[in-house]
Amino acid sequence: MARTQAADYDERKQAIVEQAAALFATRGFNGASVADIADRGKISKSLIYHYYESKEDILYDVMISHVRALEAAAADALAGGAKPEQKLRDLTQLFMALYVGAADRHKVLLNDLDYVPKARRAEIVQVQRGLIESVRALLVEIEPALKKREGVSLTAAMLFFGAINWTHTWYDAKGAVSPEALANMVVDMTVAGLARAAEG
Amino acid sequence: MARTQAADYDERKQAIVEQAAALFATRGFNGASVADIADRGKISKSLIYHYYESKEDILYDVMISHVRALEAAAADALAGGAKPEQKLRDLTQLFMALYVGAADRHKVLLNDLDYVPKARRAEIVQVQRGLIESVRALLVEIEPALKKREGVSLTAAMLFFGAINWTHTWYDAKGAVSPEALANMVVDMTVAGLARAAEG
DNA sequence: CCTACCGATCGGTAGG
DNA sequence: CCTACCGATCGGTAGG
Repeated sequence: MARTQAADYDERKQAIVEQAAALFATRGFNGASVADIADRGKISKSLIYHYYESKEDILYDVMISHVRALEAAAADALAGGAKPEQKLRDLTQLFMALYVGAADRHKVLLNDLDYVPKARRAEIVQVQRGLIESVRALLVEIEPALKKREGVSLTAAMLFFGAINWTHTWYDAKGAVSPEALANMVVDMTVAGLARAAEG
Repeated sequence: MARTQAADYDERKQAIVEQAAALFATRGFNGASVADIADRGKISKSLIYHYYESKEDILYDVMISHVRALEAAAADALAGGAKPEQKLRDLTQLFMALYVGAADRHKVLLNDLDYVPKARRAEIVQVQRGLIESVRALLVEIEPALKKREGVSLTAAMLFFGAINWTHTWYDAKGAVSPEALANMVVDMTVAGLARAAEG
């Protein structure tokens, strides 16, 4: 029988991305060394290079795992026969939950994308564009008057993402506003603003 | 006569922050070296250390100059007898103009605040808090029903800043939506969402 | 001839 | 306002 991969190969690799995400989130990509990641995992640097070809590869993995999870959440929210506004509420709830549950990866995605080499960065950006397009399409379903004004619907989608993406810098889930109320507030703002944009 | 400062002291210092802001914006604080800044300005590293005690000091200067400019813009918008919603529109226009005009400093403020040493970071954060409070107070003036629901008005203010602060990652002033239209769209969203939040 | 892993150290460059 | 350097640490790789 041919020798196979270690039984715990995947778990070990997952542990490395997880620890790298935490360090990149607090110190930034250039501020956290491969030695730091090794120290945190109580493993050798060489073992990290057994799993990853380069430090940039780890960064890519931190980000792609996060945007793929967001992509899956968006697909969940869009499936089924709910009304478009309800789909947007579902999507927003799921995104906010991922932003909190994967706070490190989310912060790294927002701050350190520039350090991913061009080709792999393009792949991440493409997934992000798909997420934006899903939201933009939902907004047009909610407000059909914007069907022929793509610039306006895209702008509304970007303002929506602006509002939710950076909640991680200030939002406290234990404060006066629950995560659900926050998500609904963003959707309310977006939908109400959309109606005004459709008039003007 | 005692020896005085060089006649061009301030201009030289300004040139250093400007070039540092550009490098920090594209490569991040840890990705841009002091030698890089010196090269760009065609000066020596030592001259930089004549104007600044440390690399962190340059970073602080990049940020404090930007938030002070925003503070002055907010004061301008709040002065005079316009209605609160018009004041919010004026403030948003002025902020967006500064975000575009000082795009490097703005990006650095959003990405690299963690690298400023604690004491000076607290100073920057305090100015930012003042800006947030100005907007929150305006929102309560616009929608008095939120007077006793500070959590909600603060959340609305943070979503407002989320929407405008990160326009720099995607917005193109030469595209289908003018800066004025963009600013008005954010205000429309915020005000319309505010009305819904006041109901619920 | 493979995968899994270590202690030690490489050539270069960082902030000061 | 410069050249010449420093202690330390960087990402990545050697032999075994």
